[in-house]
Amino acid sequence: MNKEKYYITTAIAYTSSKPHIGNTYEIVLADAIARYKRLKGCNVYFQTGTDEHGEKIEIKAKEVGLEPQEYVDNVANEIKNIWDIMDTSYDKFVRTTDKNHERVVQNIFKKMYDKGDIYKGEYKGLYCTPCESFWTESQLIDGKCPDCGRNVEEKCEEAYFFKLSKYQDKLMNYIENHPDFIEPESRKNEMINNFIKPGLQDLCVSRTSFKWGIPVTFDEGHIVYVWLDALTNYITNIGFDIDNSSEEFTYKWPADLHLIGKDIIRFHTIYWPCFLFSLDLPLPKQVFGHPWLIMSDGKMSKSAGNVVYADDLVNKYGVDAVRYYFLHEIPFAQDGVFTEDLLISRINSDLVNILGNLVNRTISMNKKYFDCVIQKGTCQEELDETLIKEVLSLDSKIDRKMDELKVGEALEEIIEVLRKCNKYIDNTTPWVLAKDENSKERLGTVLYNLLESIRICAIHLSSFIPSTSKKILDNLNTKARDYESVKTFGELESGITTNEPEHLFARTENN
RNA sequence: GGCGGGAUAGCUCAGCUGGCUAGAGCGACCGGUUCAUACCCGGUAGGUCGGGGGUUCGAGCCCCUCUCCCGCUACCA
Repeated sequence: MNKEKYYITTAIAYTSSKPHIGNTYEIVLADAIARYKRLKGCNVYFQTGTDEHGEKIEIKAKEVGLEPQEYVDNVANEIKNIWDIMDTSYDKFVRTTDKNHERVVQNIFKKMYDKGDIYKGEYKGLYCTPCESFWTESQLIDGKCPDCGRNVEEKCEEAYFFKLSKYQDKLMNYIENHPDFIEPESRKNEMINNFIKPGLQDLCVSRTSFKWGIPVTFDEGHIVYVWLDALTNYITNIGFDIDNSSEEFTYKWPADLHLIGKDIIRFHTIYWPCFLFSLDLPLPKQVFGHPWLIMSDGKMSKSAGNVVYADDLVNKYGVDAVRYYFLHEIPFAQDGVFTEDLLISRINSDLVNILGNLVNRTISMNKKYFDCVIQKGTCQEELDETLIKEVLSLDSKIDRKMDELKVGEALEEIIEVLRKCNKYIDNTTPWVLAKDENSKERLGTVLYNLLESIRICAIHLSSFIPSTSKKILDNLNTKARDYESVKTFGELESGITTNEPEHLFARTENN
C-alpha cells in the first residue's frame, strides 16, 4: 500500500542568537502536525534547520571575536539543542552553510541569470554613510537615518536583480485559484493589497557590502541575497539540482506545508513562489503564517528585557507541560499571551487535575479493587454507551480541527472527553459498587470502560504530549497503541495488569 | 496616509453565510462526593457583545459613523 507523502517545514532559524519561546513555539507546532500525520499513517518528512548567512551574523561574530563559521556553529548547536529539549521529531536539521546547499544555490543563481530572470543593474537607495546602511523612504524618521539621525543621500550601487515583475500576474492568478495557499486569510489580503496590486518591484538579490554569504560564481565581490539562499533550503536539501534532481526530490516536492512566523509571510508568498516559477517548479501547497507568543507587556525582545527561553521553562515544568501550553494556548490567527501564571494554571487545571488525576484515580481503583488486573467489559449500561460514543467520536473531531491547523482546538476536544470520563466516575460511583460483592462484574466493566477510554485518549495525545502519552500507555501495559486501535472500543487487553499508580504531572502552587 | 485585523463575563477566548432567553474554560461563591495530586461532580455568575446611528419581524453577527488597540506598508533577517 502506498503511504501518502507529507512534507512539512518550519522556517530555518536565524543563527544570530539563542531562540526564545516565541521562536521555539514554531517547531513545537510543526512537530504536533508532523506527529499527527505520522500517527495517521502518512510518510512524513519534517525538515527544520538554521539560516546562517548575512551581514548581521558577520557583525555579531566580529563583536565576540569569532570567525562567522565558528559563531554559527555555536548558535546552530544551541538551536538544535533546544529543538531536542522540546522533544521535536524533525527528520532533518539543515544548515545553509552546508556545502551542497551552497553549491546548489550558486547553480540556481546562475540558472536564473542565464534565463534572464536575474539581470545586472543598479541599486538606488537612500544611504547613510556613517552607518553604511540603505534605508527606504518609509523607514526614515523625519527624513533622517533612523539609527543615527543624520542625513541620508541617494546612492547607487551595482547589483543583481530578480525580475519579480515578470511573474506578478502568474502569482496573482495562482493565489486567486488556490484560496488555501496563504493562511490565515488576513495575511493573504496584506500581500495582495500591499505588494501585488500596487505592482511588484524587482528584487535586489546580491550584496557587496559584506562577505559572509554564498558568492556569486561569475562575479567576484557579489554575495547571494540571504533570502534567495535561505528559501531554497526547502529544495536543496531534498535533492534538487539544476537539470539533475534526484528521485527523492520528485517524490517530496512540492512541500505540503511551510509553517512560518507571520513576520516572514512576504518572503514565502511572494519571493519564494516567483523563484519557483523561474525554476519551473510547482509551489508549496500551503504557507501558514502562525501568530506569535507575546508577553503581557508586548512583543518579546532583549531590549524590553522580557525574554523567556524554552529550556528554562522545561527545567521547571517539564517538556510536555510547556508543549501543552504552546499548543493549547495560541489561537489560530491571533497572538497568544504568555505569562508564567497562565502556564501554571493551565498545567494545574488541565494536566494535573483533569488528565493526571483521572489516570491516577482509575489505576488506583483498578489496583485496589482488582489487584491491578484489567477486567472484561461485559456488563454494559446506557451510561456506558454515551461515554463510548464520545470517545469514538474523538477521531473525526480531531481530524477536522487538524485539517484546519487548529491544533489548540484539537487538544481541547481530548480534554473535553477526559472531563466526561471524570464525570462518568461520579455517575457510576465505583467505590459504592465495590462494597457489594454482587456488583463486582459491573465494577469491572466500569473500570474497563475508563481504562479503555484513557488508552484511546492517550493515543490521540501522542501528537501533542508524546512522552506523557507513552507513560500512560506504559502504565496500562497495553500493546494496542496504533492509530487503527483508536477506532474500536475494546482493544485494551483484559487480563493484563496495570502498573502502580503514579503522578503524571506535579502540581505547582500559584502565588 | 493606504490596506488588513481586533474590541464579547474578573481572566483567556468561542460564537460559520443574522433567529440566543449571549456561550466555554479558568478564577470566585454555594452544595455533593471520597477512588484520586484540597482532586472530581453539580449549581450560582446577572456581561447595555467598544460608543452612536441605520436596515430588518428579528443583529455580537449586515450597512454608516466615531473611539481605542494591533499587524502589513518591500530589499535587516
